[in-house]
Amino acid sequence: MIERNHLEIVREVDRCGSLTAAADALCLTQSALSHAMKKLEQQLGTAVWVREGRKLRPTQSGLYLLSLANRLLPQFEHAEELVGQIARGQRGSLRIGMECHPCYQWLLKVVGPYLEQWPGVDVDVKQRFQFGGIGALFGYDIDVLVTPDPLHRKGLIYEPVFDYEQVLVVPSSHHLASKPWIDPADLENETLITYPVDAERLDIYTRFLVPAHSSPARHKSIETTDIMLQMVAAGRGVSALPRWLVEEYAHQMPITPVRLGQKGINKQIFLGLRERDAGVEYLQSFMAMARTTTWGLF
Amino acid sequence: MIERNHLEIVREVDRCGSLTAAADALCLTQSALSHAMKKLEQQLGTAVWVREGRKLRPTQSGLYLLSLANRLLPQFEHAEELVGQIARGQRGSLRIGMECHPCYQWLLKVVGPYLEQWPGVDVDVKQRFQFGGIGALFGYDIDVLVTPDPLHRKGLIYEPVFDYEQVLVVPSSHHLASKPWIDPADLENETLITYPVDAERLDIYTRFLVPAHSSPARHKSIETTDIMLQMVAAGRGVSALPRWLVEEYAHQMPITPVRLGQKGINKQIFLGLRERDAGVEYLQSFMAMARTTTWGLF
DNA sequence: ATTATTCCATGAATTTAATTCAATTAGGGG
DNA sequence: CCCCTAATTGAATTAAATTCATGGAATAAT
Repeated sequence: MIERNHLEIVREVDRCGSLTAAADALCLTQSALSHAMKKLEQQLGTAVWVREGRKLRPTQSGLYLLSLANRLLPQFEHAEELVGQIARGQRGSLRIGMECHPCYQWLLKVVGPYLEQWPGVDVDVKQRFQFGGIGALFGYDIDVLVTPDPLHRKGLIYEPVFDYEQVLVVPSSHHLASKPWIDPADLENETLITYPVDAERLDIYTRFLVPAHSSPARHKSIETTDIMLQMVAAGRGVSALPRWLVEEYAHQMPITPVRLGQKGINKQIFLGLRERDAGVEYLQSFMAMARTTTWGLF
Repeated sequence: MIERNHLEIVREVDRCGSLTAAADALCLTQSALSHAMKKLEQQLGTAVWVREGRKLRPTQSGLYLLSLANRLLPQFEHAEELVGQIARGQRGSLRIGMECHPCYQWLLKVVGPYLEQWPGVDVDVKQRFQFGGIGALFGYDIDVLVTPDPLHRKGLIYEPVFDYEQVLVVPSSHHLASKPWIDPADLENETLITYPVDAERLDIYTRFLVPAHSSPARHKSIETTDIMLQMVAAGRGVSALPRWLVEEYAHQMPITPVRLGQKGINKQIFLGLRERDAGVEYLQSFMAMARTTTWGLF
């Protein structure tokens, strides 16, 4: 009943002082405004202006509509501006899903500069998914998935962002620390510390222990990387983590990375996203920054 | 560009879960909504929903529009409700102009019950006018004028609300206090205290002293009634006020009313308003309450 | 599998609304 | 008193919204 254009008219008449001037400002004829407001007045059952000579004096209703216009119209205009930014990919929310625990450390390095470059984008990180990372992607719980396993599905796109070597972390004083590489059998007397996920998602099992039909003496799971490494440094176990991550911490604590097997476990991290979102600018930018930030890292 | 009906659609689709159901709720066809939103999406340059199977999932733009709708639509609805009340005369602002200083005391008695009966009406009182009370009425600075001088002009209506006698107030111990009435000459040794307005607007001059070519020994002006009466009670002068007002204060302080001249000065107070507003319910009601409140007063 | 069913999109036809045009009234200034 | 400007009004026109009829695609039912 009260439409946006009515508010525009009321505001413009107040600004310009006359219907004619307001009509010019709105690129309409004066007659159009007159008709439009007459109709509104009939619907409301009250005049918006009293005609005094050739001046329009706002009635109480008119004054109220004017205040409404000054309150609501800016919100419409702001909304259009904002939606325009969303449309151009300059604004939005970037929910990042992580299927790779240690990658969190890497992510922190990417997010900082990214937030600076994209002030209109809100970043959030999720690490637990009811139906797996891919389910979260399809379910629009996340927008980007950081994963070592690019399970291809129709409608999804993956892009590799960096390679790294998964190594064993041992205390510097440990007898394995000096070996050029270790065998599966070397772990049979050790305590293995991992993140609390299924063994089939841990490369140390799937690509190292299981093929050799070997297994560690004990197995502990710890949520956070920092504590995990503190435990290793304290000689309470060994763990498998990316080499770059271990090297970063090696400055602060007595830990040493050792190659897993003669050739090492080489891994690749991928970013996955919905095909539909491939054109979104701030997502593309995130992919790009993820790659370039990584260049200098290893 | 973003119109009210777009917001209605977005909100209703969110409520109902589908275009079809929303169309029913809005008494439109599903096709109408589809066309309307398609056009909006083209203008915005972004989808509002992504079509997944036969479900509509709101995009980021869609979610934003939904929040906008939930914010703005209630304001539209509230505005219509409010303007409806204004149209029915149930709401508005009642600005009362006073051209009769002591009437302020009377007005306070009227306003209290009035505010209770008309919770939608805001009352304000103005006592100073650049172009006189009538100018203020014509200039929409006030809506009602309380005045003893009903200057008739085209477009204005006056209605008498009460009669009263203007009397001289003297200290109870004053030698004039015991006279049945006083002559103009009696004031020639007195200090006369009045409100700070032109003498031609003071009845004690125009209807009492001037016709008798008399004048008081001194003249002081004081803004407020209370102080004025305190001064009189303290023997610092005499003043002219409505009898009812004096009688009211006589309980608290040693003052006495005395008739001015043998016949007394009898006055009438009128309420004036614009002819155009004569039909406004809350104004009519104010006139009515002004009369009835007054009945019990004298 | 096959068939209904449901929901949305689309294009053309239609209805409704908005806008303009042209004529009229009326106030304010010279 | 006349002219200029501003608003109203009704009819004509233009534009927009809505419906109708149809088709496609996904889900549910048989």
